[in-house]
Amino acid sequence: MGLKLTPQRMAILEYLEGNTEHPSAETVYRAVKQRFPTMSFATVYNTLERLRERGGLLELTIDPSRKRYDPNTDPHHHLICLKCKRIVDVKADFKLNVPEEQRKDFKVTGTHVEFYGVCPECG
Amino acid sequence: MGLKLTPQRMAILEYLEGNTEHPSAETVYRAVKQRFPTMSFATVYNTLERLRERGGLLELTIDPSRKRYDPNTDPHHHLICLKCKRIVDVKADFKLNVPEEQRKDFKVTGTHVEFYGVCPECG
DNA sequence: GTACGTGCAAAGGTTTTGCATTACA
DNA sequence: TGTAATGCAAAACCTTTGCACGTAC
Repeated sequence: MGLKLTPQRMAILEYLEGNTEHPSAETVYRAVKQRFPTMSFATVYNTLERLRERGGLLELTIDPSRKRYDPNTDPHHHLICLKCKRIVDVKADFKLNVPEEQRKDFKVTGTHVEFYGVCPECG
Repeated sequence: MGLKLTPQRMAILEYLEGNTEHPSAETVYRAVKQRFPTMSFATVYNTLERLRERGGLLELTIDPSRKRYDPNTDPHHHLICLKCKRIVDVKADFKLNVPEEQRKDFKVTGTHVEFYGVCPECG
């Protein structure tokens, strides 16, 4: 029922633990492949998806070219550099609501604020 | 300097004008292809990109599986149905700021709020 | 022994690109 | 006429899937 903790999964979990880089699947793959040369994309995607459905991981759609993953599942928001695609956490509780007259029976279950800009390095 | 107003582009512009469906490139392609059977994806992507760089169109990254386009460039936000991927405009001015202590020389140029939920049809 | 995970390769879907032709300004 | 757009096909990219093999309980 629970996730089987294979060595490959342990390596992925360790890589993600406390990671604030919001890595893409390929970034995860390259990182863990150093320790597991036989690591495949299938295992990375499989594990990320298992984690996501268990609520242990967020799939971010903030980067237009690829999915990014966030092991921080506490409610928070993001700031993205439009040049280098770096994503930075924004810890704030904004208490936002869809105006009643526009909600029209939509059941709102989550809120995410994206800030766009240019990071110090891309200046 | 300006966009050449070819018949194909006119058809794309007319399709987008006032459109609140947040169509994907393929949706635009299928719609305009009815009037221009020779319309190609290259022309659709080319035109959407030209419009975007001129600020006449927003590229939304809210749908994980494909880019969506929004001809409404007034500041607004979105509500997405996690089941059918329908996107609804949210007109509200939330006045959000990245907390000073987290901004760290990031130049913030835009803000976008995503609300997630389930629409009335998907129940 | 059975259910699940892994790894490889292939397939699927979206977006981009090269290039010859055509059309606009 | 010269520059830019079109259309087709192929390529590039990211992600998912099929399947044979391996591993854990």
